[in-house]
Amino acid sequence: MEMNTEKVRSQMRKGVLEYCILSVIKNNDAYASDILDTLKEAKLIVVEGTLYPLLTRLKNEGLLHYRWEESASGPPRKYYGLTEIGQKFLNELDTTWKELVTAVELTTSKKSK
Amino acid sequence: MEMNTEKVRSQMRKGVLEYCILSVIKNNDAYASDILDTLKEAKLIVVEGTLYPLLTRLKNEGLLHYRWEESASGPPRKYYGLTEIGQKFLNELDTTWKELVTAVELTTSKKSK
DNA sequence: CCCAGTACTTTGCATTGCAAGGTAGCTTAA
DNA sequence: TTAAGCTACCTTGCAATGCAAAGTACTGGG
Repeated sequence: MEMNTEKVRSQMRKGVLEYCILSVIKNNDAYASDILDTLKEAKLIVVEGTLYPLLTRLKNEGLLHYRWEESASGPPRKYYGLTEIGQKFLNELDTTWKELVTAVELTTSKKSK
Repeated sequence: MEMNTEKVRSQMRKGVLEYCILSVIKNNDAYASDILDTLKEAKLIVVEGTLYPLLTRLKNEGLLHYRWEESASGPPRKYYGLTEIGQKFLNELDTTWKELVTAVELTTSKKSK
């Protein structure tokens, strides 16, 4: 009987994770911590254990590529960037997201008969 | 390497399912087919196997109640309505959804440095 | 009676976010 | 050079949950 909004919030977040991650990378090639920071700024909390496997999956699907880059302080970093396919896919996700927003507005704003 | 937008669309849908279902019921008490039709209209395709267990869960959480009602043609129907708790919860979801939309806009629209 | 239609329910599977723990490179300071 | 601390990446196991598919049951028409 726990009415946990956090649970639903997390559920909603799930659906847009890939979309947001690809968007962040589109703007600038980024490594995991960059992405985590950006998402955190936007209040889209994501943790390492979620992000790393997802990046790997996106790479395996051919949407991302990466290169190793030395760091001035600490271990080397994997910088991810969008491939051409990833670019196209992201464009489709833009549409998908907008359609979802429309659909939700439609559903939630409809007045009683 | 399958670049299936449908998969992501479905993923996005997941997150807002509860929210949309509660919204539909808020407008008018409804039984499963009503809800399916409304969501289908909005292009939020959902299937029986998803909806029924979800309705049961929402009922068990105290967000919905139901009554049986005879049908003019066919078996009786379970009409669901929002409880007071469900009402309150839905209001919170309104906020949660709006916050998510803001967060996504923020993330996807940010320009490169 | 059977058949078609409607409605509700259940089972099993696959996906996936997340908590938690692990490995390893690099820097700094004793 | 060793230890501590930070950063970065990776893995494992679990829990939640949408969905396909199959099952049950009630109703009315031929």
